[in-house]
Amino acid sequence: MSRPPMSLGQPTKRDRQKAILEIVEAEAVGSQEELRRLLVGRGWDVGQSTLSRDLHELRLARVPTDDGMRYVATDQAVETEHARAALETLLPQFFDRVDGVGELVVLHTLAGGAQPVAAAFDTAAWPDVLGSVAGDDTILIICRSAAARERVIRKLEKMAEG
Amino acid sequence: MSRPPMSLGQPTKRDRQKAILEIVEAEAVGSQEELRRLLVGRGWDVGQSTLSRDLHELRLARVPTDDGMRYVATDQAVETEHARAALETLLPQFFDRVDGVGELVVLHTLAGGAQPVAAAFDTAAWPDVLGSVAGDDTILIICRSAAARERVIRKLEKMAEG
DNA sequence: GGGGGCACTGGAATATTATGCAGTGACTAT
DNA sequence: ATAGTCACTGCATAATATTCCAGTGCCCCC
Repeated sequence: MSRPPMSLGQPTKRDRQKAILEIVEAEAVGSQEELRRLLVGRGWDVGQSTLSRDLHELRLARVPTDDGMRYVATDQAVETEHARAALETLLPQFFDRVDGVGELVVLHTLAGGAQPVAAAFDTAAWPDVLGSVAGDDTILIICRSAAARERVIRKLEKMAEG
Repeated sequence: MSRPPMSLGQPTKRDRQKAILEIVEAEAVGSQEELRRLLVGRGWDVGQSTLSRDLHELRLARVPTDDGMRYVATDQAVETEHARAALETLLPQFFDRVDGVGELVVLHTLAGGAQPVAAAFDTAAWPDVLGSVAGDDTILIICRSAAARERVIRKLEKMAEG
């Protein structure tokens, strides 16, 4: 393995994807192999398969230009990335507790925290999540499955820690 | 040949590309082979190589979604395409001379040409370019590097020829 | 009519991207 | 400790896209 796997405080997949977004915004990247070389130059040792998967998750589109192909961030990708950052700020701030049953997650926040958190959460558009409804201090999250619910709860708890 | 080549009143490449746009807007097309089948269904007998070229000319991007790949005409692609076309019109019209040093390019235009050219230029958003400032007949372009400057100058000269 | 140039195309060769599979470390529950 | 998930990754390969090359028809000029 080129990089240690997920672990708090370590370089994560998410960090790498952030680096990818920065590179792609700054330079005209035309192929995954080229992107790979640029990443290696910045200290990321990563294989092409992983990049294919990263680009997919980041929703980076490959668009044809006069100077050949180029990967560009779709507005949506930028938006969800923004929302993710917002969530990481808001959750530690407002998180109270989380629980769930079946496909449902109930996230309790401090008073008044549900609306802003839910707004960011919706925009973040997690694949496991169908949608959410927010009151004043409670958010109901509807997941795609019970397994999805478990992943969502774990992820929320992790983000809430800061 | 599957179709008659360019000729007045006959089905042209442009017609086919129009059909491609319609299909792609209506359905989630994930590969060129799939698009080819759809076109055949509408009476267009065309090879995959040609589609690759068409998609390139139409600036259709291949974006990853949860349900696999899909070709779309992104707003951004459309926008920069407009800017590119505008630039190709304006440059031959207003170009006077171009020079540069370090990361800077100085583009001289005929009187009053700097503003419209710079507007199109900015929207075109070349990856090599950080930004530009325009006066009445001069545009200062700030590039990412000296190498980028050279590419930019070459490209500008080429476009200016018409 | 006979080039020569041009725009366009398909098939094959090539380049690039997506994915099945297996392996790894972290974590959890038993 | 052991077994079972899970998230993540690279390698090998399948799937897909791009490019090279040769061929065709049209048009213009001699």
